Amino acid sequence: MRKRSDWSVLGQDEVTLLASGQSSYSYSAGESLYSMGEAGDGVYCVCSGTVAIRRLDAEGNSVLLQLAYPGDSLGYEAVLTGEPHRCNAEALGPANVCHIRSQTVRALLDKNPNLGLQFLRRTAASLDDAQDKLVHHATLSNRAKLAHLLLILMDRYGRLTADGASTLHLPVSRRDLASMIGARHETVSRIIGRFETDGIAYFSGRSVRIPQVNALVEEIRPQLVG
Amino acid sequence: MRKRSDWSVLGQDEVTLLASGQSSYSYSAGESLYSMGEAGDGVYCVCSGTVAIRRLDAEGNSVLLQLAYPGDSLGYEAVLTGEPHRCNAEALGPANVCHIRSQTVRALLDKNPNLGLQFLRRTAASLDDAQDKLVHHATLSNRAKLAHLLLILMDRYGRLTADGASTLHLPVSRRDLASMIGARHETVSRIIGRFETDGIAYFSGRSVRIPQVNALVEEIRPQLVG
DNA sequence: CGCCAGGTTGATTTCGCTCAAGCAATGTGG
DNA sequence: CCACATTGCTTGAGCGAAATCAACCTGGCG
Repeated sequence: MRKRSDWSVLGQDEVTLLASGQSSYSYSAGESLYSMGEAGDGVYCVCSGTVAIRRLDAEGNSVLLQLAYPGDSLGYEAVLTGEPHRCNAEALGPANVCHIRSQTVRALLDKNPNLGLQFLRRTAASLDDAQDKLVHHATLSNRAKLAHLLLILMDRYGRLTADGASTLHLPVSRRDLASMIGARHETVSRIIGRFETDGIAYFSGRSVRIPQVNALVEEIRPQLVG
Repeated sequence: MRKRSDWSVLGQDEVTLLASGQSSYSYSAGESLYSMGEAGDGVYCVCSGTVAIRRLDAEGNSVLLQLAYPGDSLGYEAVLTGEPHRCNAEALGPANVCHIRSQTVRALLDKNPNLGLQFLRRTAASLDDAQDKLVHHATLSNRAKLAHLLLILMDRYGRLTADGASTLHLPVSRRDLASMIGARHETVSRIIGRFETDGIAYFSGRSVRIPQVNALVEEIRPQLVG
């Protein structure tokens, strides 16, 4: 597992140090790893399951910013800056998560600069992702954004069926889908209804059937006449 | 100048190395530092002026993602990952910018791990900023987003006048303002008109007069009845 | 002078939000 | 086991915000 994460840059003795300073926890659906405002007590590394990174605004609206998967490290910003966590982290289903204490993280960063560079690459990728979302929020309709989100979720949760169609089991609720594209959940319901009447995607609970993936791709392009 | 930037963590001999691998350039308004798709050829450090970081989508819409000020370092993601630049960087006015070649950057990162951690802290701050923008885009009206943007710009460009009001010289065009809040430029024009009839802010070209800053803060809170 | 980019304004339409009701699945306490 | 709340989702009606399309204005600038 460690091989496929940011910690793969560590040498043998550093792994020993890591092992001595980590503990492993099991979370069940809905359990919180940490919350906004808390002080960082270490880095969380997802071993299995999916973790949702959420932020709340002043009025209590929750926005799902990111999904974290096995291999992802969470919460190191707070360790690095000494600032409290800016997001909530919550297990979406049963999940195994390792916890490495701040002290150990700092020792490892000190011993092996490559770990810091690895975190930097990871953070830069997250920034790139967030900026892409900003561009989409600024230019796409809700319908196009939902289509785009489905395509992204397909990469991880999609399965190709025998007849050439695709199926998808959504990891999140409709409300979360809505917050991910910056829309109300009623609006998401309506768009889903229109996707079904247009034959683009069929929803049943959290299961989605997409006859032709290409039809979703077409949805993203803004309404061109040609 | 170096003292107030990410490079302040360097030691004496590293500064010498830095000096040997850098060159200084002057840009005038509208000139490009680098463009999307180009390979990273080093890190750019803003010495004076303001640099706009933009991203274009597939249809050519430009979104202004970030403003970079003296002390900010740009373009290190591309150096670090080997990927091409994901954004355009363009001087908004006359600007002095230092350029440190990739080779030198890598040597410095190798010599002094603190430089990498500094970049990491900087990138984490950018990510936090981008995520805040995502939350705002998801929950606020265009009017509230424009009010919020004006408050942010006041921090850097605002001046307090004798009568307790504030003035502000906008560094960007109306179109850019619009792209920053994810709206059309016509919409920004109309909101500006409403701000004026409501006595909240008065615009003349790129000059803005804000009688009471607090009125702008009120705009951000969503429409509560109480 | 004509041209053009940047900005404003108007008319109209569309999209998405709000408020509200209703429904199915799930849970809880008596 | 049933009455009853609760939660997540869907659907409808009406409205308001913002996009679109278009005209027009202004200040540079070749």
